Amino acid sequence: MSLRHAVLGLIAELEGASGYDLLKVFDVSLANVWTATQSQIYGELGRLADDGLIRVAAEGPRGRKEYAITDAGRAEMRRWLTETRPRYLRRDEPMLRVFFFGQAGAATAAALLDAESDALAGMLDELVELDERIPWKEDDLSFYGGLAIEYGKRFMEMRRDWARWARDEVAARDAGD
Amino acid sequence: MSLRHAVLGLIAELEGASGYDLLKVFDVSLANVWTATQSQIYGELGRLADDGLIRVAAEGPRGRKEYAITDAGRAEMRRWLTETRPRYLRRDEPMLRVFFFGQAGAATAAALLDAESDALAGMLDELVELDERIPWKEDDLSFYGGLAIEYGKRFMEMRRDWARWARDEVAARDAGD
DNA sequence: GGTCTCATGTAACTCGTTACATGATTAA
DNA sequence: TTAATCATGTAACGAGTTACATGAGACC
Repeated sequence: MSLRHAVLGLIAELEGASGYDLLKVFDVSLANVWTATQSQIYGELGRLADDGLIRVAAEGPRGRKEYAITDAGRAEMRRWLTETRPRYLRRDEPMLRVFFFGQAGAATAAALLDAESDALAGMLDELVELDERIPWKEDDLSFYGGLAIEYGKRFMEMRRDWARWARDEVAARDAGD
Repeated sequence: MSLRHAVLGLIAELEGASGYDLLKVFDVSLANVWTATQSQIYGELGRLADDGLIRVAAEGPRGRKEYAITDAGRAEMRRWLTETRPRYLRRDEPMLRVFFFGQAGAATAAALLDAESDALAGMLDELVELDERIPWKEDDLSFYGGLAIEYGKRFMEMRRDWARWARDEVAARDAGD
C-alpha cells in the first residue's frame, strides 16, 4: 500500500495541504519516484480520514479541504518506515521493448535506441532545471526530496549512457559477425 | 498493455514454450524489466489465443500446452515496437520511502540507507552471476536480453552508489548544521 | 462576460496480487 | 513410496487508469 503512505507522508510534511496541492507535488517532485492520478489521491484521502490517520483541519473556498495528520497517522508512518521492507518491483516499459528489438530488425532497433537516448537527454535537462529552480535543504521535505532528485538525475544519466552504448552494440553486431 | 506484449514477444522468440516455461523466463532474465505472476501469464496466454495472436501448437504431458505465434501476432508485435511510444512510469517503493526518511529521524534514516546499499550490492552480485552463467549473444533473445542485463547491472551500481552518497549527506547534515 | 485555475468527486474498467485448488510425471 | 518438479487454472480482492461530471472563485 505505497500510495497510502505517499499521501499520508505528504500530509505529515505539508500540514494544511489539500488534495489539489498534493496533486501538484505528485506531478513535480514525486513524479520521479511514485506516480498517482487525481482520482487515486482523492480516494485515498477519504479512506485515510475514515481510518483516522488524517483529519479535515479546515475548509476553504470552493469546497477546499485542508488535511492534518493525526497521532495515529504519525505512528503508522513510523511503522511503515522502520518495520516494513520495501519491494523492488521493476516494471519498465522502454526496457521491456529492448528485449524484443530483434523482432523489428537491427536497423530499426538502432533507430529506436537513438530515439530513446534523445528522450532521456531531454528528461535529464528537465530535472536539472527543476533542481536549480527549487530551493533545497531548507526543510526536511526539501532535503530528502533533494536526495530523490539527485537520484533521478543519476538515473537519467545512467540510462542515457546505456542507450548510447546499446545502440553501438547493435550497430556493431549488424555490421560485423 | 505491456504484459500482453511481453508474453506475445516471448512466444515469438521461444516457439513451443508453455506457460510454465515463460514463468521461468519472467523469474530469471525478464525480472529486471517486467515482473509477472503465474496467474497473469496463464490468463494472458488464454486471451492471446482467443484473439488469434498465438495458437496451441502442441500438447504435451501433464496438460502442457505449447504455443506458437501467428501471423497476426507477429504483425501486432511489430506494430507495438514501431508505432507506439513507451511510457516512463516510475513507481519505486524504496525511493519513495527516502522522501519521508526525515519523519524517522536522521539516525534511523542513515541506518535505512545503509541497509539499502547492502541490499543493492547483493542484488548486483546476483546479476553478475547470472550474466556469467548465461551464454549471451547466441541468438536474438540472448543478445537483446544481454543488453537488458547490462542495464540491470548499471542500474544496481548507480543505485548502490547513490545510497552510499545519500547516507553520507544525511550523516553530514546530522553532525553539522 | 468569459476564460482560467482551483477544487472535488464518482463510475467503469483494466491490471496486478494472493491464495486456493488440482493433478500428472519423474527421480531418489 | 514419497518428495520434488511440472503444469494449469480460477476466485477474490486491491491498485491503477480513463473519463465523466460539476461547480466556485479569480482575473481580465
